[in-house]
Amino acid sequence: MDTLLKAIADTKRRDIIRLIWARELPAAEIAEYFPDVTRSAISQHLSVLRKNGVIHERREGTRRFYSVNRGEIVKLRAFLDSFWSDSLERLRDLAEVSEQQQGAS
Amino acid sequence: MDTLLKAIADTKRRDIIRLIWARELPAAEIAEYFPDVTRSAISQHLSVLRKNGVIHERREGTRRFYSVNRGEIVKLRAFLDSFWSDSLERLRDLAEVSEQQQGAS
DNA sequence: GTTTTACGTTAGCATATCCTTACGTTAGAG
DNA sequence: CTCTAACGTAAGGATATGCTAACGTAAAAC
Repeated sequence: MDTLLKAIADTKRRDIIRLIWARELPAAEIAEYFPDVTRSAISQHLSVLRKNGVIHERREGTRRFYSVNRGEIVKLRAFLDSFWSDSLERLRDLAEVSEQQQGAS
Repeated sequence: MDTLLKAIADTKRRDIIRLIWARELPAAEIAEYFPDVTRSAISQHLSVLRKNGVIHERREGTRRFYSVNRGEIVKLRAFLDSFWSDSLERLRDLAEVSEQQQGAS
């Protein structure tokens, strides 16, 4: 989970995700959106996203099309939601204990 | 935002957040929950969280009590929510364009 | 078969991260 | 004032990250 969160804790990688959210794109076209770095850098970012299951690769001839793996995004959202809500739940439990203590005093 | 996301992309730091979500705790007590690392390491994790506004420090004598800064967590959640929903919205927009194209053909 | 095209991969460098050990620092105890 | 408690901070090492430049590779074009 740490590596998955780290994968999206990078502006370029989040931009890549946004870019291919609605439609798949070949690597070269993705790289065009980042003129400040080389194609190699983008290829490595794509590798990080792929290894964490965030994106999917489809080969066609010499080109590789990338698209977002929505399932993994859903899993990430679920993890974060449970992270927040677990914490909130613990807070609620504590509030209940506090109420019981107030009732008992 | 990258550094804020990186701050929570670490199991120990997320555990610290959970630990002090409902109640503030002094640094020593937080460190007790992590017997595998030194107090210094925890102090540095606390520093990372504080610099990103995730936690709040209250000094009392020689002790420092830490608690979660809920406002920052809310901001983080809002950022992520808009990240997902912006992407979904773009997907919806594309679907509409697709429908129009289908209608026009 | 040779050459392009569209990629990934490797080597190597600068910087960042996470840790431990050692050294401040501040508030209170004696 | 001296000592201790509860901390942070600095130094330094191992490993990870992000990048560029150079190299490797498979598919298609010629």
